[in-house]
Amino acid sequence: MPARTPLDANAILAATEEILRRHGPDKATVVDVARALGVSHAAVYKHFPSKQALREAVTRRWLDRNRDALAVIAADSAVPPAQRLRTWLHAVLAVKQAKIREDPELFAAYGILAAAHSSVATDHVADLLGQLTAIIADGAADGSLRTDDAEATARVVFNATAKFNHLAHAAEWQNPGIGAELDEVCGLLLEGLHAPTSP
Amino acid sequence: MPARTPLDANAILAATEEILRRHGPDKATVVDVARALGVSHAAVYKHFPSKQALREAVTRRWLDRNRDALAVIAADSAVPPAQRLRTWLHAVLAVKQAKIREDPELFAAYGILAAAHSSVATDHVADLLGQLTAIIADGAADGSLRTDDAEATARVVFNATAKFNHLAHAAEWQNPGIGAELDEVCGLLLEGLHAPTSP
DNA sequence: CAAGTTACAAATTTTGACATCTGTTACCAA
DNA sequence: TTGGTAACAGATGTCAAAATTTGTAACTTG
Repeated sequence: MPARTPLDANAILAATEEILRRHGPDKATVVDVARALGVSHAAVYKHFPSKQALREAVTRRWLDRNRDALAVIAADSAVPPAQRLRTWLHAVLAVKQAKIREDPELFAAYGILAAAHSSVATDHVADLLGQLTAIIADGAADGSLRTDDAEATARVVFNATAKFNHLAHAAEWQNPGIGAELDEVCGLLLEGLHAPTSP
Repeated sequence: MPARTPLDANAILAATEEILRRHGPDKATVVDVARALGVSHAAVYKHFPSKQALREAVTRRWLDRNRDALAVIAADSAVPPAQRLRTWLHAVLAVKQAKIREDPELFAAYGILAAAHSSVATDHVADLLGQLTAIIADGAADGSLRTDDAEATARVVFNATAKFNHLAHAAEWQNPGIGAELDEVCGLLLEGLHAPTSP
């Protein structure tokens, strides 16, 4: 007997996201997902090769939504690049803080994937680095930010703000002073990026 | 029957460190420590109020050795403060990399303590921040580093180099490019600290 | 009384039988 | 052939009983 709805990858992803939110990443089995969809778990395996792949797909979809929200800020040419850089870095933090509050289970699932060295995590970092590179390139173009290589500089800025974007620090993001700390780091980095060509 | 050696706090710490190295942090019980010393486990409790306190004492001793090694670099007034800052930050990373390689079990024990919000971890960070503050204050004194408040600036630099000093990133320290990344971050931070008084 | 012991309750960890889950294969229906 | 099921082996997770560990107290000895 076929399922009421024809069961496509998207329906599976939506159901998985729901289960994940409700049960948490540990207790979200593919049997549960299948049950929620009214099919046998083997049916799910027709669409995703493994539980890992399913989890990655869900997480990727969720991260892509974040990426798109941040891209709007990164591409806002109405804001001067230096200030845009600062705003964007704050937004990266704010988006993750919000996700921890709203979808702690999904956030935990992302943490597990990142720890497992999934390509989802590295791709996400690559996306963010791309946006950062674009901001810095804009700054280089209008002379407001000094850099030889926007991409290399983006990596440096990203590394220097690891405390505010790397999952490993998620626990510290609840600390009330965290925004001020990021602001101070931004300040020092922007001093460095503004500086007239070295001594 | 008294133990051969009179059993002082130091002997217990040494034995615990040995057990910790051999068995790892999870399987290092105070019964094991007592057995290694040829006494009953109750004897150990005469010297340390709890297992937690014993572990903290071991870890503190180990961290203090690191702190002292770094203090030598921080206080080396023969090296100009800017370069000293760079060298010191590299040393912080190098010391931890070496410990991971040599004493992975002890390093893991420190990680557990840090996660448990033990004062050992926060004290260690305070020690490091003190050394960093001293370097920056030296730079402010001889005019080579620009800062209003050496302590605040030290915090900013420490936050900006979290990827290279915070335990949460220990896994990334095996990456071969990590030293170069730190160097790049140092470069940008020093640009910021060198910059002539703002705009 | 200083430094240790034995003995013990409560908390924690380990163990092992049992249940569930993952991923595969053979099969069925439109 | 597409889209599903049922049945299965092996891996993984669960749960309660058993063993160990933590921490305390009353006791021993020089």
